[in-house]
Amino acid sequence: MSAKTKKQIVIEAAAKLFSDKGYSAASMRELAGRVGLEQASSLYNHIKSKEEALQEICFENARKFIDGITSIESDIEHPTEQVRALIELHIQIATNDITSVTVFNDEWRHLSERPLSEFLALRKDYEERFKEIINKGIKSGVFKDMNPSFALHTILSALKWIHYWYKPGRDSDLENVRKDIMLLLMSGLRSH
Amino acid sequence: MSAKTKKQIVIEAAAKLFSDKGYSAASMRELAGRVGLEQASSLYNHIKSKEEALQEICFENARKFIDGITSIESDIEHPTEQVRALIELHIQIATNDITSVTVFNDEWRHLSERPLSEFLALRKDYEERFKEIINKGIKSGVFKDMNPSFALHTILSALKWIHYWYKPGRDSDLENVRKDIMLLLMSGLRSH
DNA sequence: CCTACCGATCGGTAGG
DNA sequence: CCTACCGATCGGTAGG
Repeated sequence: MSAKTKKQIVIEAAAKLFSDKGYSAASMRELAGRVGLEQASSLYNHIKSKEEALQEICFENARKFIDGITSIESDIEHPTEQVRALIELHIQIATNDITSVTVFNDEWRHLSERPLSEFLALRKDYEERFKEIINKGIKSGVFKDMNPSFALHTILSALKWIHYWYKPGRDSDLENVRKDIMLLLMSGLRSH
Repeated sequence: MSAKTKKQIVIEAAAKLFSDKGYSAASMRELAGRVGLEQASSLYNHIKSKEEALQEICFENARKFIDGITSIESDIEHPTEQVRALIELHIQIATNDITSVTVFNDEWRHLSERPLSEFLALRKDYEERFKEIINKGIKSGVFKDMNPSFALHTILSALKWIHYWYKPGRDSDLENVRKDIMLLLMSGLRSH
């Protein structure tokens, strides 16, 4: 729609910088340089603080995952197809959203107390709902009999490498990645 | 064997601290406090610099993985059993070695240029050998036909959650974790 | 192992 | 958006 605001530009550059260097090693002076500002102090016309940038990144992406799983719960019926759609959701966010790395990474741990506990609550909510889908599949016999929490962690962790690997030029490989990850994880999960 | 040297104590505490806060956010003053020293300057009687601690942690663990895969290549014959042993190796290192987190994590990226390129060369070597085992399995038909590099990344990434989850009190769950991870990943990989 | 200290860099503010 | 600046904290050294 409308052009990106300077604030959005700053926040996307911050996400890239946090991902490159880690939140603590990323300096506001380097961030300024990356968005074409000579002085770090100029950044404060667009964002309140370094942590505000981190918060926006973390919560914007948390919302994407929550929205995604909400649609999947209501639009899709069978656990097998629901898990398939969740894997698609992770791949899609990792490859479409340059800011998502920061959430996938451990940078969220640098949030201060209040936003940190809110972020962890959102993550917990997402994980519980994902786990419940796995659990339904196990109970109905379409998934192997395993601890749903262990299966959840293994799948979520397995999906993390994509955003490290993905660069815009790799779109041609993306369809193959999707197919092989799906094959490996879904046949790992399914009982037949 | 012999008691831990103070240097070893410092390095293990550094590994824990780097894992808790990230390398950049970890201060030498806090590290001093954790090993019972009042002054950060006292640390420099045991280690040369903050980065020396990081180097020791990264290279010691890289060596464990290289040694592990070397044994597996020579002692075990079939790709299926080799991959099974490699998964065991990762679980064992993640749960036995408190310093290993720093390598699993992204903290190695804070190494300076020379040690960083050496570390990446070791990691590359390990990954190539792991991939070759997967490739043999695919060629001989015991594994599904998939891109061996994608399968490698997915498996390595899937194994990373264990060390975040593992705490000494959780030994009772460890056998179940091992079983379920093995079930999910090996049946994801195998063609029959 | 501590005391004393240093230059560098950090996130951020005041004011225009 | 820049100039000028600040207090805090950093990793590390000298010397005993």
